[in-house]
Amino acid sequence: MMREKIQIKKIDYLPARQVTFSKRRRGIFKKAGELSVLCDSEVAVIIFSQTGKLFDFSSSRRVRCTFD
Amino acid sequence: MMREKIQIKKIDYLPARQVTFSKRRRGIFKKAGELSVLCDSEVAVIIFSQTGKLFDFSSSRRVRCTFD
DNA sequence: TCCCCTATACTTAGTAA
DNA sequence: ATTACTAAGTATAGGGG
Repeated sequence: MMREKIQIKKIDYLPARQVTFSKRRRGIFKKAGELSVLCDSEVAVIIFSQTGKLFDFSSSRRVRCTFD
Repeated sequence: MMREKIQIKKIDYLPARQVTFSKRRRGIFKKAGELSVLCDSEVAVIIFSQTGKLFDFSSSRRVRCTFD
């Protein structure tokens, strides 16, 4: 298969960018949940997609994130 | 070394918990930065450690996170 | 959009400093 | 608190449905 390591720069091809967005968003939310449990801490993540959709994760109701 | 896969539950031993907190926090911030660049989106993460210290990452000044 | 798959890149547990 | 090391666990690119 010989994937080459990816560069951290905007993915130009829209379908690929959308797929990556979906996968990595899930990955971050998972990591956030794990960190909060493992380390007994509170974690919140907010993501605003390019298309204007908002996604968020919070380990606690005490945490709030907003965009201007 | 024979590590066994870790369980996602609070790490009891404080020094180990602190080390994991430090490592995973960095990991999440890195992932957040990558996601924002790769997918041209805005991402913010806020973490409140058990000891009361606040850590945050934001890909944009438009993003704000707070704790009650 | 989401899930499945696999090979590979990446993250991290355990440890010491 | 953080970081370096390295083995092993995990996330994910690319491709298919």
